[in-house]
Amino acid sequence: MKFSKVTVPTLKEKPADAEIASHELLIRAGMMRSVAAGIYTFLPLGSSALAKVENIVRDEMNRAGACEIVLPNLHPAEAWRESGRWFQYGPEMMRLKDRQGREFCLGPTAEELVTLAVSRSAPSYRDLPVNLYQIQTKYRDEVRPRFGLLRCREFRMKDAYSFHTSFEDLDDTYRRMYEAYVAVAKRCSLDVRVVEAPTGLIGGDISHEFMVLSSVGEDIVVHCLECDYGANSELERHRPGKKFGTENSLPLEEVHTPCLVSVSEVASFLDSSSENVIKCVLYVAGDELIAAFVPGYRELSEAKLARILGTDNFHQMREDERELFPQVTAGFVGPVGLSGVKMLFDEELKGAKGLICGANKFDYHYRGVEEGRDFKAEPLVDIALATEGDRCVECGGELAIARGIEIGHIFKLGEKYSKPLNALFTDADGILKPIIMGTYGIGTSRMLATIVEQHHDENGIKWPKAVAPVDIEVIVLNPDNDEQSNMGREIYQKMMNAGFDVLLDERELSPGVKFNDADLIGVPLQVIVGKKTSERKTVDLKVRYTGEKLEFEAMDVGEKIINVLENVP
RNA sequence: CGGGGUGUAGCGCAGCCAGGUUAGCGCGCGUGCUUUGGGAGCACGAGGUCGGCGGUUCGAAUCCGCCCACCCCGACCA
Repeated sequence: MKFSKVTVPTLKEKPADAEIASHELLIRAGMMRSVAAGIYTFLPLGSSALAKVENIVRDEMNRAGACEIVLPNLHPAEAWRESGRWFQYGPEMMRLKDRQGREFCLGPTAEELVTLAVSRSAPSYRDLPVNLYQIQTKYRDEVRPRFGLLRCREFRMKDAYSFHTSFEDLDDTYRRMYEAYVAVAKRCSLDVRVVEAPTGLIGGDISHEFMVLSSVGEDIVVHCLECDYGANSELERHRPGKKFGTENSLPLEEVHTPCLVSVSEVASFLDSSSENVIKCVLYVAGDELIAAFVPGYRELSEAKLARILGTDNFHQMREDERELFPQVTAGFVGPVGLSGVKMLFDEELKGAKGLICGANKFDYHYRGVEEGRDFKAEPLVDIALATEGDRCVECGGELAIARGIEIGHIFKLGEKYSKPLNALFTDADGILKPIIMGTYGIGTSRMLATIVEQHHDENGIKWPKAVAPVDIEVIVLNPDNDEQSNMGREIYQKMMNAGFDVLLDERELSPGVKFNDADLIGVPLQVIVGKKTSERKTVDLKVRYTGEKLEFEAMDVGEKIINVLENVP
C-alpha cells in the first residue's frame, strides 16, 4: 500500500466535535469520517483495522465451535411481531416500508430471524446443539449517539445464537463463549472485566457483560479488588463497609430544623453525619406516590427501583406535583408515622438505631429514631447503590466502583424466543419441545474505538500489532534521492513478500510531516530510510509503542525487521 | 423529549453585539523554484448558496421569525 495512492486524510487539528481520544484520533489519523450523527464511513486504514478485529473474533468463534452465517439487514416486521418485540422495541428500532406498504426494520439484533431459520429445518435432538454467528452492521436509533464509535446508530457487531436441547447443554456453550470472549479481548490487548449484567430488552435470566475499565465508559461497574466478583451497578450487591446509625438506642425526640432539607444540612445542624440520616426520595408512578428510604450517605439506584416496581414508568416527584400529594411534606418526609404512601426500605435500614429523619412536619426532624421500635422497615429491598468503602458479598474484599465500556454481552435466553416463535425440536422420546437458546454479542466497531482509548499517546494511536491496519510503515525521507528511494522500495517489496501488510510513504513532503503522520496513524513499526541510508548504508527502525529506535545495516534489515516486530506489543 | 451551545472555503476559526464596497485569517490544496532526520521558504493561484426558507431595510453573514443539522449535559438505553 502506497501512501500516495491510498486515502489517508490526516488532520493536524482536532475536529471540533470530538470529545474523546478515540473519536479524535480515528478521524485525525484519516481512518474514518462522520456522515451523520452516529453514522461513520470507514476509510482504508480504519476498514483494515476493523477487519483485523473482526478476523480475531471470527477465529475465536470458529474455535469455539460456532459457524458463520449471513442474515439480512432488512427484517420483515412479521418475525418481530411474532416475538412481540415489534411493539416492545419502541422508537429505537429503525422502521421502514416497502412500496406495497409492507413493514420492515433494519436489524438491531437478530434473535427472531436466526430462530426462524433454525426452527424451519424442524430439528431433532440429533441436530442440536448448533451455534450460529454473523458479523454484521446493526441499526439502533439511539436517543443520543455520542463519543464517535462508542455509541452509534449504525455499528458493527458480531452476534451469535446457540440452540440446545437442555439447560445443561446451554451452560456448556455459554461457558465456551465466555472463554472465547476473554480470548478475543486478550488478543486485542484489551483488559476486560466480566461482570453480572442486567438483561434489558434481549431478555433471559443470566447474563454477563465484558467491560473494559475506562473513564469514558458509559456504564458503572462495581468490582471486587480481591476476587472475581463484578457486576453492573444496576444489579450489584454489596456489604456496607460502615455501620448505619448508632451502636445504642437513643430516645426519640422531635427537633426544630428550620429550612433544612438536604441530608448534609440536617446532619451538620444536628452535629451528626450522613451515616445517621435516613434519606427519602419521592417518586411518582402513575397516580401513586412512592417514598423510598435509603441511608443518607448512599445514592438510590433507579435501575434497582425499576426492577422492584416492575416498570420504568416513574419519575422523581416534581415541585409542581406537590399539591397532588398533600399526605407528604416534601423535604421533611420520614418513615415514622407516615401513611397514605407506598414505602420501600433499603436493607441497610433493618435494625438501625439512633437515626435522623423527617418528622413529616414542616421544619421538623426526628432524632433517635429506631427501626422496629419507631417504624417497621417493610418491605425491605435492595435499592441503594454501592459506594466507596463497601465490601464484597463473595469474599469481603474491598469493592471498587469504576466506569466501563461494554464491549460484549452474553445471555442465557432459555425459551424466551423459542416459545413465542414456536421453535421446537423433536426429542429422543418423540415429543416436540421448545429449543433452549443463548445469545452472544460483541461490538466490533466499539472494540476498535476502545482499543484506541486504551492505546494512544499525545502523538496519536499506538496500535497493538494484532489489530494494526498495517504492520510496517516504510518512510522514505527524501524520495528525490535515488539511493533512498530504491532502498525504500526494496524493503517495501521484501516485507510484502514476507507476508506483512506494509505502507510505503514516499510522498514529496518534509520529513516532519511524514514522521508525525506515522506516529498519528500508529503503525507498530516504522522503517526510516533517509540520510543515514545514503551516507552510512543503514536504516532506522522505530517501535511506535515504546518509542525505541534501532539502527541496522540496510543490507540485511529484512530479518531484523521480522525479529523486532516479533517482540513489539 | 428537557436544558445549553454551534453552524462562515476541505479542516480549525475571526467577523455578528453597534447592518454599509470585491467576507477575512491560519492550516490544507494547485503551479514553479529552493529545501529534505521531527508539521520548510519564496512567488503566484484556485476554492464561499456565510446551514435553509421567509421577513425587516435603500442595503443583511450581521436584526427578527420559522425550520434543519451537529455537539454537550440530563432523561433514556444496548
